[in-house]
Amino acid sequence: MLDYRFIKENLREVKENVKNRRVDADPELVAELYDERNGLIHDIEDLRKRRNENASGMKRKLSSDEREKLIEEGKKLKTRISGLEKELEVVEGKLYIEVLKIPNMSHPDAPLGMGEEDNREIKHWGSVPDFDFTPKDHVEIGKALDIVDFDTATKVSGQKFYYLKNEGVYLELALVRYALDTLRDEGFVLMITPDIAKDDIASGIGFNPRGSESNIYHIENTQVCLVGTAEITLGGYYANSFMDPGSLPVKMAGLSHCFRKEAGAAGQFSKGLYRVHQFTKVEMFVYSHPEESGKMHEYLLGIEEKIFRGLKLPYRIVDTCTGELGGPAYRKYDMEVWMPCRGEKGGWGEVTSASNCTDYQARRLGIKIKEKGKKTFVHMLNGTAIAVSRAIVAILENYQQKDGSVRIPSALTGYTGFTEIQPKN
RNA sequence: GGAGAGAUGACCGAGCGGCCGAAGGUGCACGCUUGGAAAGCGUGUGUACCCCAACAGGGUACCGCGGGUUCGAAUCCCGCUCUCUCCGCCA
Repeated sequence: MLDYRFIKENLREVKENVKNRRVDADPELVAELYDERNGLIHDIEDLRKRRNENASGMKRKLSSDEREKLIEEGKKLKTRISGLEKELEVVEGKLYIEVLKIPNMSHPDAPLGMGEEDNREIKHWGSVPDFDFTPKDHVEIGKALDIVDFDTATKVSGQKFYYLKNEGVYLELALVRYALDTLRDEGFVLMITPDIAKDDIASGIGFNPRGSESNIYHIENTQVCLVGTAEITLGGYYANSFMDPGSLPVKMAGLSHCFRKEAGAAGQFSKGLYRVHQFTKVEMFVYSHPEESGKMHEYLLGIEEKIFRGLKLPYRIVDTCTGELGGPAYRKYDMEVWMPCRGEKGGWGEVTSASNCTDYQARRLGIKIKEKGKKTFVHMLNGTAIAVSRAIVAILENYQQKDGSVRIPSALTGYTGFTEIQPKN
């Protein structure tokens, strides 16, 4: 969330940003509710002050007349206070709902735009494979190699679930190990995180755990949800605490399952493993000093590039346009890998993203540092190291061979124990 | 899941319904002292929000969380959560 006062004092910029972000939010309403709230707080505090004075007037010995008068006065104050308190509660409730709709501000260099086509490519690496045969898509390959089973998963769990089988299992584990080892070498603290988180942590990160438009599964009759990403549990790690400024940056890598409802997402671009309800991911998370977050953002992107260069998969990086940034990100880089069977003649498919959320999440979660007596919110960043299901899409499609087999990227063979996967009969 | 014990500031630990934002101690910061250090002495040391140009000043709230009783609650009553111990179950 943004700071109330910031919204009020920068109303024009915030409104402009809301428009650029393609978000349904009303900064003006926030400013009005904020004023209303402050007025009520002012009145309440004034009355409470009088209540306290009235009460302390009864500490000494009094005639029963005086006593009676003070009690009467106290009762009146009590009624008025509780009336205003109820009003305040209503106003604060509305204010909170409204402020949460307001997205983070945007980096001045983030491209203005409404949709994917407005993302700006800032670099690319590798070359798109040139097949001397007609490449098959990963669904077909997975079936032929007997390493992915969608049909049975649909029967057992529903659409957009899958079983990984045989070498597919090792492929997932290899990707996970590869990512974790890379991050360990970068000084990240490795973690396996809970797959369930409390609603208020999830919403602090910027995920709405309830409601029809929510992308995450809420568990009925509880106040918890299945995590959509380890970003939630890693970002909640220091919730409501002060961090030691000397300890920053804190770099964490979290391995978790990710659960997403993906309601309504369908079509050729989300077929197979590309868009599923459950996948495994290694997530990077950084708590940064506010002055360093821009640098840390580049650093996270650098690691993502390193991981995919290691896999020798051709990719491009896009600077995500304002309309695609979502709520918490100040700036976001997406990494897209070439997927030969995406669309008619292949296309770029998102495999990772790195976001600098500045203090947007930290404010809601209450994560601060104290420096020279001044309190500020930390900056929080996240980036994907490996989203396993999408990495598998990319590997299967890019590393397929004419005979139907799939080679394993050399960076992974030490973990898989095999160098290629042959079709089964 | 069952039984019991507890929850107070960075930490330990007092606290009779009004004199408690909270004794005392430890720690920490600054100063004095010292050739330097330790000890000693002195001063200070929470968070959130509101007013305000203000990290100056003023105000309100906060003693696990939420309600209630009362003119007045850290103190009384109710509910919840969490922690610890024991039992059960269990990968």
